[in-house]
Amino acid sequence: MARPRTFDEAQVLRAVRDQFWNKGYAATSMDDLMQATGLGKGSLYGAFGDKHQLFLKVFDAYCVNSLESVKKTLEGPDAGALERLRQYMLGVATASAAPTNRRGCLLARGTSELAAQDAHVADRALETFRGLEAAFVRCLEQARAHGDLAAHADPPKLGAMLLGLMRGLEAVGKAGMDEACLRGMVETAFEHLPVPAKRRR
Amino acid sequence: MARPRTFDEAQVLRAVRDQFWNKGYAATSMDDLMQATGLGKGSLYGAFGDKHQLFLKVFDAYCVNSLESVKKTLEGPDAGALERLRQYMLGVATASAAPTNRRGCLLARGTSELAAQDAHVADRALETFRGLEAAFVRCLEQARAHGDLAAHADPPKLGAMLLGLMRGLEAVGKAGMDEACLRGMVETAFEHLPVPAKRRR
DNA sequence: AGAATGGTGGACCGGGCGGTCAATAACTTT
DNA sequence: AAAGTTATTGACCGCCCGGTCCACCATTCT
Repeated sequence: MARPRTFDEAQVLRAVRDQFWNKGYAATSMDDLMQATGLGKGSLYGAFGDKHQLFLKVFDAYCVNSLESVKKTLEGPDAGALERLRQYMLGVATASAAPTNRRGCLLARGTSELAAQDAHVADRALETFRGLEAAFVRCLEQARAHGDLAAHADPPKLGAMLLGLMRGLEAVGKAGMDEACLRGMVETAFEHLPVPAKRRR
Repeated sequence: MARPRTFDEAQVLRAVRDQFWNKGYAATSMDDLMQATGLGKGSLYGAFGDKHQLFLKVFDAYCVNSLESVKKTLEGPDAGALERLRQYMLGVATASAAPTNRRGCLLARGTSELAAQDAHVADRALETFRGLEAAFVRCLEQARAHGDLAAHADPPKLGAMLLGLMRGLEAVGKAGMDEACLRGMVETAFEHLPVPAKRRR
């Protein structure tokens, strides 16, 4: 009954996301977005609304995808739970330090730039952090059940602490701190987790 | 031999800093800075150069002041070193969560927004992080010497880890996470520091 | 007093900003 | 094939951006 769209919405949103990711919100112009997507201004406005709505859309999607991906990564049997979590965080350390990945994390960048002024961004970010925390806690509970963590360990507290550390990796990584340091932080944190009494060295 | 300046340079730089601090670099216009400082454009350009130089100036000053202030806070006898560090980090947690302090930390904001494109910002940020880390390590060494930390504890590693956590506090605080959570992260980290054998419970 | 020096304020500039709109194209329905 | 509907394009809008420039002013030196 009408002319169909000639672009792939998901693909366009990916291009928009990358643009915001690379340059930040305020520093990205609509012309940048036009060039990145190959679409005219009218199409962008018609399909997604203004710049701010466009940002919210890709920001939300980024948060949902990140969280889902982490959940999937950490999913698995009790046996390897602690090691999965450790490997995941080491991966974050490496990614945060990689000079190729200098853009950092869109969640961090968007929160830093907009959360103070935009409640939607703050809410979504907090929700995502809570989700990550919950995934960490689940992993730690599995680890405790399997005996990789002391019975007296407190997964909720440890999970929150590891979440804090993880966001810190991202922050110091953006300043250019080297990979060895970032991975060292993770390893130090894990070395100090409470070990079951039987295995205490 | 010429007309003297009618403004206090330090005061002007403070106003400029607050503006960048509140709105971010890209979102702050020269008009904002004129209004914040009360100076005309000519004076600003004549005294400090363009917007970017102005930012670098206040960013550098912020880094130097922050670092110095932390060093002074953590300074003291071996006896209370660990507690001083703990209290300092709890203070960061509280400050990061305070809704009044929604602007966060200029070092974090500036790094997040500009470090990827501006080597000067990245360098200065990294230098500051290293300085903070060193101050933490010094505190931990004092604590170990005094017997508040196990002899086998590794201050450099622990200091790096605590730095990571501290930057994470700032990051999750900006999303609006509550004070109790942030303080809990710090307390959890400190509860898991290696305690001297004599005092192990 | 007058010249020299440098600070001050604001008019001014070209360009890029976010956003609108009307003409046109591509499709479905009747 | 005609009518109806929506996507697309890019010209266009007013505004504000960062930055320049210059007329004017306050001070000091001679």
